[in-house]
Amino acid sequence: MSIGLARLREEPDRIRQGAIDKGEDPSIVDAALALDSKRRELLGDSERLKAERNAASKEIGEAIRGGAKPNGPEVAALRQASTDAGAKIEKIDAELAAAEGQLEELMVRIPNPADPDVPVGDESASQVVRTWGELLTKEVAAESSAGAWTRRPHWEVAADLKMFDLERGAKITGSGFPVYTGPGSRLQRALIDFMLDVHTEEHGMTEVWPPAMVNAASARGTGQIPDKEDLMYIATRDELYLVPTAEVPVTNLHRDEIFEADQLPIRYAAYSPCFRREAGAAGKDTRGILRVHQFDKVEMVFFEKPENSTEALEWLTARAEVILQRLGLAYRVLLMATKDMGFVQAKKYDLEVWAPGVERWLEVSSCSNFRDYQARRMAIRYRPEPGAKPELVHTLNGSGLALARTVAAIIETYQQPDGSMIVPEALRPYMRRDSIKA
RNA sequence: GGAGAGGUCGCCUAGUGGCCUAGGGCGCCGCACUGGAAAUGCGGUAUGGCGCAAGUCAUCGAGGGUUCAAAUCCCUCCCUCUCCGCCA
Repeated sequence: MSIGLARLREEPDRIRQGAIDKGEDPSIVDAALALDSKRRELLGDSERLKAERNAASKEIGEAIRGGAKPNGPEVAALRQASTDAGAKIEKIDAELAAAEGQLEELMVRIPNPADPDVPVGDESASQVVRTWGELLTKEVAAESSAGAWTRRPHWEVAADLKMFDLERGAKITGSGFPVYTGPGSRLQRALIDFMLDVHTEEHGMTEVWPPAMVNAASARGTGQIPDKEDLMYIATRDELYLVPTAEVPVTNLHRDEIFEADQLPIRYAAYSPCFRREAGAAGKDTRGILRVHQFDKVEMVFFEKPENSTEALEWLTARAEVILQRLGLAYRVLLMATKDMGFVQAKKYDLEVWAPGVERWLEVSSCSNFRDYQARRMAIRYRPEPGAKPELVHTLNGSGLALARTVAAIIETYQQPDGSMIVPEALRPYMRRDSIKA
């Protein structure tokens, strides 16, 4: 149950429209509504019979204690009543289970409606809300005497500087599993360290280092199964899944928990390797490290009071931007349109960094507010007041940032005409050098 | 991986087929007592579903089974602890 039956009954129109806006089938909403009323009817019947059976069983106990013979006629009559009720219950419960199963199937196919301020439409309706930094184009007049020079794609620069080894990665594992070497390896370490330091020391987030594998319950919690199983590598023998993002283990940290109001917000920053099968898209983005099966990422995961989540998304997005700004990388922020944002998000910003070598925008972060959609599936709640009835929290997450493409952008942005590379100032304390030379 | 012991209400614990509608203690909340407090006493303190409500149903690690009736008996699985093995 993701949208919630209560909400489905209260505002079916909004949910129906939400489905239409996201390009999903709105008739599921009405089918679910019908199934829900059938379910409630069966539930009522079942419970009435169970109450009867419980009462009869109780009377048997009382009669026996009161001195009646366990096999006497009085007890036998009561026993019969209980057995009869039991038979009916079995039948109704089977119907009920079927209805509930079907309903659940429908419910998970109803998308989270987008926030009102999200543009309706496909990719072309997504909006660039802001751009930061100087866009270096391929032909740049050198500041120095070197004259005009052409920026190369990151894989050429990296090959000269021996920063990663794609061929050997393919040999030992497969294509899309880069091996970072020498200064490239050090750059990975430096970036992870830098990002976590900024998020914890300056942004007040709590650092988490989660497992890279999760069980089926966790994969279900954040919705990777049953919908996106193709995304993940699965260790079938042990029924474990390699995480496609730290969002999965970190959000599941609080599955089935109830917070007190003063515990919120809870804001985590977590490093993890990310594993993605992403089968298709042959020929697209395949060169270099733009599209790989394993990459590293620092992810931010927030648990917020509902009234704060709108603001929290803006803050979260800005925290990811801080990293790009400190690294001196030009980027833009996109507000994703309804059909471009995904099934479970209520609102989503993508951060795209400018890569001057390949002359393209690269997605390095995706920041989303899920409102209570994820929290419902995982039963993550809080008490608005001490002793009050628990309510669902709002969850948000965003990359801060994904490494491979950020590395590509750094290499392409900081490359020099002589083939060397300057280390971004923010990373120098971590890299312990100012430049990388062949 | 092997052997053993366990998993009960926020925490500790009782509970070995029907008086469990899960008892007691701690903690917490309210009230009383007090100048105020401590101590004491009284009451209340899980989650979810259905219902306008009264209420009712489900949940004692999870799932199945036996029974008129399961926290309690049986089966499978998960987790924790102790010891052994293996291992960075």
